[in-house]
Amino acid sequence: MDSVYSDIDSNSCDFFPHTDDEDSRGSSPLCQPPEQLQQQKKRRRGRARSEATVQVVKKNRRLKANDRERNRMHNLNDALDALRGVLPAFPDETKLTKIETLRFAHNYIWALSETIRIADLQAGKPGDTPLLVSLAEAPSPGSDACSWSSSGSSSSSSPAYSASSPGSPAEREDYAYLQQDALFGLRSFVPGIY
DNA sequence: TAGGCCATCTGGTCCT
DNA sequence: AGGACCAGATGGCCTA
Repeated sequence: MDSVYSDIDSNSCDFFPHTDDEDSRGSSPLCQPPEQLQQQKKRRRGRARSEATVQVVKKNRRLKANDRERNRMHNLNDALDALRGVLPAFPDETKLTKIETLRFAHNYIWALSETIRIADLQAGKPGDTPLLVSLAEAPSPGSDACSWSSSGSSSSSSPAYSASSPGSPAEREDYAYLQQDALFGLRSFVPGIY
């Protein structure tokens, strides 16, 4: 707001570089021919209008930007809702917050990968199950360039957020629950694996 | 009532 | 130039 007005103020200096005093000082109206005076008045009116126009244009631009930003955030929230939709629901059915959704999704993916890896080891024939192998060898959440803290690139490294989010989110991210649900999810989406 | 979460506004920066 | 993205500020709502 302030800057907008300050912009306008600074612009207005360009629009009105001279005060009436300056006008009368530099070249007295009495010394100017009437046509020149009228032209000057026209010019001044034109400038005044353009200042108002600039304000309106800036305001409209701001409103449009606000609208775009609102839509952008709505899209982001829609994506988060979609993510909540594919995550296992909790018995209490309390809606996950944004940060909880992201952390839970991170841990859930890790648990799924871990489950696949373990199942693959138990199967003992990695060559026969390229899907499982490729999934199991996928980098763990902590091994990429993201901020997840992890000691190594092994897919068995536990997600850092399990320990770093105290309170109810931690309970929600209980590893056993995730493992159990990961198994359920695998059975649902990859039938015939078990 | 304090604290957490959220939506919105806003200005700055980068990209096309 | 205009749009996308981002982060800070602000105010409202809800809960312990």
